[in-house]
Amino acid sequence: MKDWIRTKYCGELRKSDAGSTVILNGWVNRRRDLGQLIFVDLRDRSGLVQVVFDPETLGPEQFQQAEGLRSEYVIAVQGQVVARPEGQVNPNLATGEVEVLVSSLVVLAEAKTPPFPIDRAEEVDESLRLKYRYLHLRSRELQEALAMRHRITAAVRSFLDSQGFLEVETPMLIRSTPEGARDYVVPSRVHPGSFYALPQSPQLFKQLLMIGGFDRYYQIARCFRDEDLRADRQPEFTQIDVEMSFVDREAVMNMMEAMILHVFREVKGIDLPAPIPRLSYREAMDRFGTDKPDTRFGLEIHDLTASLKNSEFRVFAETAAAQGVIRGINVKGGASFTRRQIDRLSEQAQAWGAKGLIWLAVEEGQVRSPIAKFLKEEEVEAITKELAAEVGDLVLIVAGGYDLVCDVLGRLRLLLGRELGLMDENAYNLLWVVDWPLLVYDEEAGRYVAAHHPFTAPLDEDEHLLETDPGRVRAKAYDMVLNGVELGGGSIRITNRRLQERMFAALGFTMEEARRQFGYFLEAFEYGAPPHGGIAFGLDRLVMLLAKRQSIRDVIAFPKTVSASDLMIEAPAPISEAQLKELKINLRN
RNA sequence: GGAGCCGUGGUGUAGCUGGUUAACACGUCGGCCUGUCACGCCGAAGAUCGCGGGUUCGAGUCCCGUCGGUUCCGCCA
Repeated sequence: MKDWIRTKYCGELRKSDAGSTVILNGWVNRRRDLGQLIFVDLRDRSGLVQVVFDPETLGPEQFQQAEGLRSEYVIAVQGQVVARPEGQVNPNLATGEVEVLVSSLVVLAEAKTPPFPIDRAEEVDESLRLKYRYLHLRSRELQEALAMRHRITAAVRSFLDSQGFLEVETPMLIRSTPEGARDYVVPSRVHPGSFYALPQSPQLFKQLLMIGGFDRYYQIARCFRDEDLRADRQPEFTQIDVEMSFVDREAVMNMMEAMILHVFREVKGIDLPAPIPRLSYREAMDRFGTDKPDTRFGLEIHDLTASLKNSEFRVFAETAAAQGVIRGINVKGGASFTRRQIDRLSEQAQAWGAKGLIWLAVEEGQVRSPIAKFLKEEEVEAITKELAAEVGDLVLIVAGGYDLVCDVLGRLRLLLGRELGLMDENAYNLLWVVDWPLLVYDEEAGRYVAAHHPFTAPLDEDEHLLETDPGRVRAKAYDMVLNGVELGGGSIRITNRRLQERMFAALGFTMEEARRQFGYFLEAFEYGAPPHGGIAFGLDRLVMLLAKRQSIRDVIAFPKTVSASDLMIEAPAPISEAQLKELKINLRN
């Protein structure tokens, strides 16, 4: 066979192709050698098809070559597509109604026996899969996940292009800034002792692009953060980064809402309901105990402080007196939990910082609870009424400071929702969380720090509180949440010079310090900055959710381990003495 | 920085209260086989039990340390 270039993908062949002659290229997925007849499942990125080697159609010489085929050999075959005989259709294969009767074989590359079977790679130890990532990439799981990643970015690009956004690249070698995450750092050879930082996000550059008149910008941007990893956090990750000029909060949110709905339509074929529901930060905390609620299930938090503030149960009375809150959730049907199960929940709540977990099992005509004897009848009634608790339900109550109670009940809610199977795995619940606090008090630093970043604008109606009660100022910020995962967040930026100064003052920066850190940036605002705002989405997380994977490692072609190593290329690695010398770097012992 | 889980032929696992020959399946190699599709049948090779130390007459098994992977908390927008 002179010409071995493919005419068809393996996985495309259907009954309608029967009779045609094709050339296929691919890997030997599996070989079944019956002696005078050999079957091979041939694999390329589109899928599998069975090819048949028969000495009568192939000739003895080529058949002998076929006998030598092994797993992962790269071959080209020419042959006729034939419908499979009656009773030999394989319903587990998309191409199962046909097979290719090979008339000519070319071995394009032999292969060592792979360290793990490609079609069962998911069962293999992850460190081995990462070392041989290029083999794992051949698996259907990764092929599909990365194809979906491509379709998502393609949908994003086509949508933003249609709306007049320009994709602009920003530098990777930038200046380290003290706020935010730890920077990855790159030494400069030309400037010994000086270092670049890799960007945590293109934040400042996209704002400068607005000042530069680009009006609508986006970038599928790589970002770097030198912090400890998680299943949904890699040291380098990708953001869909967007910024718009001459807009208010509504305009940005509406545009981004349309973009995400477009992605769902294009990639998943799902028309999600518009508009995306909105929740204030405060309401999210009150009802779900978190700033990124999973709204696929109920189990909402209810406040009981007013009903229980005069309780004989000392914990309640003291909590209320100390400006704390008493809140609870109703676990439907939870009264049947064993004592052991309840104790486990209680231990978990305490591990999260709660002083204790109070429970009430609602039974016919009474409640069973360790604190039953302290509760007056009207108090029990108030609890069951507020939580709509019925016979068979279990009420869980936490008392303490507002933040702690929200946090503990929010986590309990998620734990129970997961364990009781309350989440619809096929649902996609999008949500905007708005009206974030502008500033949060950092105990460690002894000052307020920016909840989002120092260039986020306050709500107009809260601006006057910036000096008197900074903790109460809300921001023109918004986060998009999908099934309890933060997909992205952004804000309208400060473009007023005087307001920016007040913001820095609230953060405890003198104008001198601010100028030293962000001088070029502040100066830019003196040359006519349009009102602007934007957002950044975590692309890896979005793909992870749409592809239904447990980790963003499964949607990144070459991911790093939890200790930020690449097991395939063995990075990071020491550099040579000569390189160090050139950089004028001495290593400390 | 802290806590949990995992590490046994190439792969996935078993290995009891410590006991002398480390078991099974898949894969690999050789042989047979013309309708298999996780092909089948027969045979064979293949393991310093992650690494180091300790306890013990004796350690895959118990203890300590360490390395790697992973999950979570801290950290991270």
